[in-house]
Amino acid sequence: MRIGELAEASGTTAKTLRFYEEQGLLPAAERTPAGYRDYTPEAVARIDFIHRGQAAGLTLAQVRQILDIRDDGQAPCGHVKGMLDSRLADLEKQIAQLVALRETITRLRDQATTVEPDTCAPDQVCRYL
Amino acid sequence: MRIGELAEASGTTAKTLRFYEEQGLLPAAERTPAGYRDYTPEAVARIDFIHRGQAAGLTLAQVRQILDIRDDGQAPCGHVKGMLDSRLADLEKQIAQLVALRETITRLRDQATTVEPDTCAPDQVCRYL
DNA sequence: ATGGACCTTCCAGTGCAGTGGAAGGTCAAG
DNA sequence: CTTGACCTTCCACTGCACTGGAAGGTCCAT
Repeated sequence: MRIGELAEASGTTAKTLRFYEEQGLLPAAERTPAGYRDYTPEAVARIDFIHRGQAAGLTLAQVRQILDIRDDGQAPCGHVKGMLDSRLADLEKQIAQLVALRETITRLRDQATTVEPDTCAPDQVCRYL
Repeated sequence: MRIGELAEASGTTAKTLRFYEEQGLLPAAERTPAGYRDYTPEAVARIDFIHRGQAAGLTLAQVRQILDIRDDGQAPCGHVKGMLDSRLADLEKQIAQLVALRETITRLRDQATTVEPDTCAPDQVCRYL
């Protein structure tokens, strides 16, 4: 199948697929005599895997590591578990930060709602920040 | 005060201050005869304000909008409230997404922990993703 | 007068995951 | 035979907030 079909089948764009190949996420495809990339249907599964990795919050570089291990003939389970673990730890931190930020902003916004604007000090940029 | 002193006093770098000036967050400073930027102590407060805006999750472009309004002689309260409101809405979405992602990853990781790696299907990249 | 710390401008690069567009080749339908 | 859809490569750009480095000027102490 040609790159456009594969893109359609896997819910992405031809441009992105060329980019993935360049980044080592997709092996260089066979070429037709005219130089067109010619993919086997398995390529769809590989791109789906990339999408699942991204949906799990992994970077393309991390997905690539897993793929490289698998392409090497090994089972990447340990690596995957490690990545998920560290992604989870990051996620906890990220969530905690955002929750704290939400509280800060809520407080600031509530002040901005209740205080009269014309009492602003002229030498300040804004009393709410 | 020179740019290095101001950087130190406001907890940033000279490079960043030049960048802020270029981005319109800091007014062009006075110059000494030798061409060195010469800041008044008020500059520290302005940079602190920028830092507080950033800490509230605003982009530099948003902070700049507030500063521009203030520099225009107006009280930017309404704008600030609007920005905080929309930032808050974004934040809610972001948090909800990350929490959902955390659940997904936790589930995946738990599977990766309990299932034997040697039962992996050879035609799959990884059963956990 | 020389060294080192500081300053100036300007250009380029970082990370992430693509996206846009030009210039040209290929293929099937009409 | 031409049109249009598709493909190729290559280079540059997006957004965000800086950061790095080169080449040169200034200032102060030794």
